[in-house]
Amino acid sequence: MFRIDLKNRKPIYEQVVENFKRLIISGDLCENSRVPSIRDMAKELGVNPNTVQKAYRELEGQKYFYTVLGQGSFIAAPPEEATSAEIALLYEKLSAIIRELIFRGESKGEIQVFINVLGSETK
Amino acid sequence: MFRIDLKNRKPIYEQVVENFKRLIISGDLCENSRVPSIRDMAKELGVNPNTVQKAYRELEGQKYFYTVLGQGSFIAAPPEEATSAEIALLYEKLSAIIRELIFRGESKGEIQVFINVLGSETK
Amino acid sequence: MFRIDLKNRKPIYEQVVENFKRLIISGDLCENSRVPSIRDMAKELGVNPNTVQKAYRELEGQKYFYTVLGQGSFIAAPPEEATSAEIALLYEKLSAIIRELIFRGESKGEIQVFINVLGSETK
Amino acid sequence: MFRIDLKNRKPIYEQVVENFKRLIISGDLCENSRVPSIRDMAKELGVNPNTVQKAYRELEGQKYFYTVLGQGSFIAAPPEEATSAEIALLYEKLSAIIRELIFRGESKGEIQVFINVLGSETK
DNA sequence: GTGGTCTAGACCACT
DNA sequence: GTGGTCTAGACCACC
Repeated sequence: MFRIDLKNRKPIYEQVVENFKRLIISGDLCENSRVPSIRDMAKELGVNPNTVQKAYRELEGQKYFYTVLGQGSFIAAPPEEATSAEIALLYEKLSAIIRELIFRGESKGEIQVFINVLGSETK
Repeated sequence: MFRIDLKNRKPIYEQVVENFKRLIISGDLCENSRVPSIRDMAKELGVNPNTVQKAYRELEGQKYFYTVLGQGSFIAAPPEEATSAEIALLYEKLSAIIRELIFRGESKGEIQVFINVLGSETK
Repeated sequence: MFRIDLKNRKPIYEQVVENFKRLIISGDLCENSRVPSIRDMAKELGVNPNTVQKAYRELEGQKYFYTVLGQGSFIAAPPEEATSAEIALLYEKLSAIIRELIFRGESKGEIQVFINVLGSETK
Repeated sequence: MFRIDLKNRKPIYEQVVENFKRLIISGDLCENSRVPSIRDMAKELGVNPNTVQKAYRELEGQKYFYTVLGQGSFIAAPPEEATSAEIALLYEKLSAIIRELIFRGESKGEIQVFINVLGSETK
């Protein structure tokens, strides 16, 4: 289930990154399984190989992928301990979105329920 | 409390937009109060007036500001009814961040607690 | 029934002009009746006298008002014969709006009905 | 058929917007066809690229264009459902013009005929 | 190649 | 005074 929207303002390589993150976190892509080669991926998505390469590099930088020279890229194990800076940044973004949702009329309760539902999916 | 980081990759005008959103949502800026003129804001931030204008225009488009010709820009009233598309987009972003937080080792419980604390602040 | 919206991007003086046009065409303001002085009008609308002055000058230019020095401004008689250039310009604008309405999904029939209703009001 | 009048009081970028709207609504520009790049358009019209960019951005905001990063801008599909606010605004403008035409001596009948002729063209 | 951001500075319209 | 438009030209990100 790969969703790429060329018309979206979000860069394609970021969309590829997010799709992989989503599939890894949901468990659809298992640890140590091989991901398609850059060329195959590019062909399948109908985008430029350079774009896929940039996405893979990003995923490797964020420790979602690891690469074995000559063999391709693979799904990495979940990080043992994340840097607190990363976590803090994510919480920062989270609070901004929550505040905006509340400003737009959503209630804390609705948001909590939404997260619970999300959790059961990903669990 | 205005935080602009000129070295940041994020465009300056977006940073201005986010700062204003934050201050409006937190209640630090009240409905119908006047915001600094484009020129003054630009001078204070040390950026070009066009950059500030772009931010103000964006805020007006998102209904956070309204402009009275010849008089300046003002904080708008909170939206009566948000479009469901906006809410859906926010939930989409929310779920991406929650997923990443969980992948980074945070638990649903920790996140829920975080949101509860947030809620009591903004309430 | 004077409707001025300061938050609107349309210049206030234009809004004043349109309000007068509307009231004259609908017959609420009769030929040769006196309109409020610039100062009174400005006070009542809560706008700058210069703004009202600009509107009155515009209405005089378009032959909706005539001014008697020392006595004030008055509603003019409907024009005997409009210049064909003015009429052509109005039809130009009309066709642009009709095209856009049709593009937005309205039908010719709906538009015709709308105009008929309009007509019976103004008649 | 692009008509730009640099001497006109109407901003250039608005003229560009209106020209594109006209060509899209008339069907001269088809869905998903590519429009000239900002730079090319600017060169052809003899104006600054920023001016064209502003026009394109406006057209994108009004859902006439969509942009693919790195590839250019394209004609969007006609809107599935227009917001009633947009329609109402157009009818508001329509009624103002009709009223003025009647004041200028045109009859409802003449206007209706004009619209009918218009309709058969665009059909 | 594409669009996006930013600057510096001029000029105009509205209040 | 206010915001709005436009130009010229630089630099960046994405594809």
